[in-house]
Amino acid sequence: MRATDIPRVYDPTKVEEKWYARWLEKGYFEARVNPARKPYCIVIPPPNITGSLHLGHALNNTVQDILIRYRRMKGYETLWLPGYDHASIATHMKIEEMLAAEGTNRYELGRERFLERAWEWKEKYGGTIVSQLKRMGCSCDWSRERFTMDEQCSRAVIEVFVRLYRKGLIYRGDYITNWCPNCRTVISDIEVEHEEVEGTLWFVRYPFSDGTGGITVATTRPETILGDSGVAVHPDDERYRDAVGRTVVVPLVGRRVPVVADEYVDPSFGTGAVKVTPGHDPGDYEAGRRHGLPVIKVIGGDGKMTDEAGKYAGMDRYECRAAFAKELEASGYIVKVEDFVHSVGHCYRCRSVVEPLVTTQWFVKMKPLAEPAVREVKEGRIRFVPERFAKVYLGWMENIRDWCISRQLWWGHRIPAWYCRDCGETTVSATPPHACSCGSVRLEQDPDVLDTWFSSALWPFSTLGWPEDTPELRYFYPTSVLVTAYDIIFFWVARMIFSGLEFMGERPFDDVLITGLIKDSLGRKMSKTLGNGVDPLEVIRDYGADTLRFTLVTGVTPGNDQRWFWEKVQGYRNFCNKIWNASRFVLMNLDDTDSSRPVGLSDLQLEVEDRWILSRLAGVTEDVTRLIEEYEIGEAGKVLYEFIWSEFCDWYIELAKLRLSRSEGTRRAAQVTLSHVLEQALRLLHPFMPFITEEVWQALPHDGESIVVARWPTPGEAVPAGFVAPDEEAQRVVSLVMGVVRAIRNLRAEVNVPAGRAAEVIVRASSPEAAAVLDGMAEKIAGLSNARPLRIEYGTGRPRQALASVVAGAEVFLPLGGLIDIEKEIGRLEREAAQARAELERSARRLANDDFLKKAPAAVIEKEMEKKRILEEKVGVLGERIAALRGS
RNA sequence: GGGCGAAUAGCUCAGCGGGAGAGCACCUGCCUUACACGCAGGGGGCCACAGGUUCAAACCCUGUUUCGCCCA
Repeated sequence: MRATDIPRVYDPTKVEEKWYARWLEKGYFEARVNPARKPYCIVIPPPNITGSLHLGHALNNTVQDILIRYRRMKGYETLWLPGYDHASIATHMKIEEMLAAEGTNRYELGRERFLERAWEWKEKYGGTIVSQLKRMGCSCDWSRERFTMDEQCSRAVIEVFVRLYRKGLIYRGDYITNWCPNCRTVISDIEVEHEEVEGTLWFVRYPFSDGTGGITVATTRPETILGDSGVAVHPDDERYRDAVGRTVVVPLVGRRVPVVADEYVDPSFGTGAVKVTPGHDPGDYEAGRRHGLPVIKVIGGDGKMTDEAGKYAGMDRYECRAAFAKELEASGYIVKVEDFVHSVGHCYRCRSVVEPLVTTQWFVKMKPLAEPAVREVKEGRIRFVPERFAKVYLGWMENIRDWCISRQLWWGHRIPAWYCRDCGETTVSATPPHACSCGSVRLEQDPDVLDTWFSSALWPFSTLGWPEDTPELRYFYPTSVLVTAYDIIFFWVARMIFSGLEFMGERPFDDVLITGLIKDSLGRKMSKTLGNGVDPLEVIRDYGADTLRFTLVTGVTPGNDQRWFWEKVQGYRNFCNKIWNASRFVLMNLDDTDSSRPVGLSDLQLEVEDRWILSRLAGVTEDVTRLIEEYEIGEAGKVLYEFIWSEFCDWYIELAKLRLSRSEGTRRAAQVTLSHVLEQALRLLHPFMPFITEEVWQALPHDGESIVVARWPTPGEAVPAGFVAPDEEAQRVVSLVMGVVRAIRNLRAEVNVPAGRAAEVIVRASSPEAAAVLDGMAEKIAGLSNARPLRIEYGTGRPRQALASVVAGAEVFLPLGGLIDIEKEIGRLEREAAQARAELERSARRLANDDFLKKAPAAVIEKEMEKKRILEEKVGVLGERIAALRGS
């Protein structure tokens, strides 16, 4: 980057790839076990290999990269461990889709060939994800890349399964589970999404078997009547007191079933009596067990009716519902039919309606694992940010149910259980057993695989080498923070916590930072079906990664959703361009000798605005550091945006321009301050915008070989000897100058004096001190407002034919010869005076309040008094001015 | 049914006990050699509603309304 030929518009495509390649080459992202430094570690939430990254990933990974880059600059040994997830169900289904397109299926292909195809897929998409993360600038240690199904992680999975089994925390059994007929597998409770749908409520009469009347029950699923093994009512329900213990006949089926009393019945629903179908409803399953009612399976895993359904066998469950209802109607069993809105469970993967089915599955017994996981958060060893998400976590963990972990799929970690064909014994072992304890060698491994989340639950330690006791594990575990969206607190965060506690004996991370979701501009979730998703790579291509990153993390608070607006993207693209051009300006105005090392500020004759910007820089450094520490990343970004654009560009650079063509001393001080402030601001901005900051930083005088490994700024860094921030005097002077300059610009705009035309201005100071300050700054005030000639006066009379404005410390006059419209000017001043009087009154009333004076802190009272003094002055001066104009 | 969040300028959102803010949009001037992806100036708000606490409330407490999310 050479000052003379820097383009006027920043082009990120030219610089981003170049720097990323350099960083990799230099190995800046590679972490070592280094006891001399404090570790800082983040494990990436492993993206699914099913596809490419979306904006949610972009947000999540930008936040992690900011935290990592910040700590790296602070001198921590930072490890950001990358990797991806095999996503059992999702990938499995992608492969099946692929096979279907080829006119075949997994059964024809066989397990081995199917898995080969899946691994091919993984190679392809794992690579895509890596390249996307790199494009975003993520500073992951790629030498430690992991995959949930690589050898290391798989070993951890099997080890955990075996240990939990031996501890009695994993068991196998027949239970009612959530079956997805489309995915052809069972899914866990949290993988079921409940959704309100409009349905029908059928009221069906069940005659007593003795022919003396009957009971009417309400159901939304008449096809399950085929599997009824009872009718239930609430024990306290007077209406059915006599019915309990009697027998009814299941309509059309003819089966005789008992009427039982059970607390689980809601007397206010329907007729207060319900049918009991233990085979196809979780509540009925439990009730059935309490009352010894048999499980009758009438719906199969394919969503079709079984042989138990008699003549309906083979019919689709919904067709059967319609057909059976019709037949009930025809036979006179239907009492009435109502429209009914109720909650129906859907598979979170494919949206199919989940069918509760009794199947044989593997489960993790959760209670013993959940207890320590609850304590860890309650006692503050793990902190959620924002805090409210701890309640979400605890609510779930405290009411946890056993976790169904087996899946009827092929892609995943195969369950390490073998069944003996001779004695039926189950052998669970990390390595394939040679023989059963009965001596038989006719062993068969369970065909199922484990829930994907079973392996991601181990991610914070399986990636660091567990079950081996590795140096990495000892050094980096527990990891520092986990960054994720709130939608996987149950799926993932909770499970990592209890797994970490169980197997490492220690929490997996100190903090959990929860981010919100990215919605479209209408506030809708982005989805493939809506087609409203935005591809991060497209944004990077058109605007650059720095812009994408800044857009995602600015203007939002942790845990809150945000909407995507292209206007916002453009705004931050403009910010990049602003940085670029400010840098261009600084570089164009440095001397050739400045090209490498920074020059100290101590020997220079700093002027008041130099001290002001240094003072502000110290304040910003402190604020940004604190905000990042508090995970207030959006606020930190905003502070930098404002500092760079408003204070540095709009005021400091404009002031500096006035000095760059002047004598050596003042020019030199301005040059060095410009360079110094920009360099430090770039370091503060680097975690947010890694590319542009490196590009500019390299061209500026700097220490070190890359901004990536440069020191994080401190508020007192490199200030001249004796300088103490905040420099209140400098801040006072500059704010007086700003007030006067704004007043002059304001008056000029009032009468449409173009910025290019010089106009006479008189500034009348309100005190000798202010006069002295303004005198000293006169040239700069004139330069910023094109006020020529500019007279600074004190104690003299006021010009008549002039527009006036009152600011704290001075009156500003714009003489207009005979051109002034007196009436208009009086009107303008009166409006201003009225406003000032109203504010003054409020202030005076407050200061007249004894309670305020007694109870408010001294600083607040002092501030209020100062405010009142300024307002009094303003009201007085405006009054005099108005009177003078009236008299003239 | 239970829990959580949101309600602030036309739009999107910060602020969460002591002067109502930003970006975009809008209006008026400017191609002032860093930047028109820009500069300067300006208009625009009973901070959802009703109570309460406090010297002081957009901010804390209680209730209400609307919207969104999670759990059952």
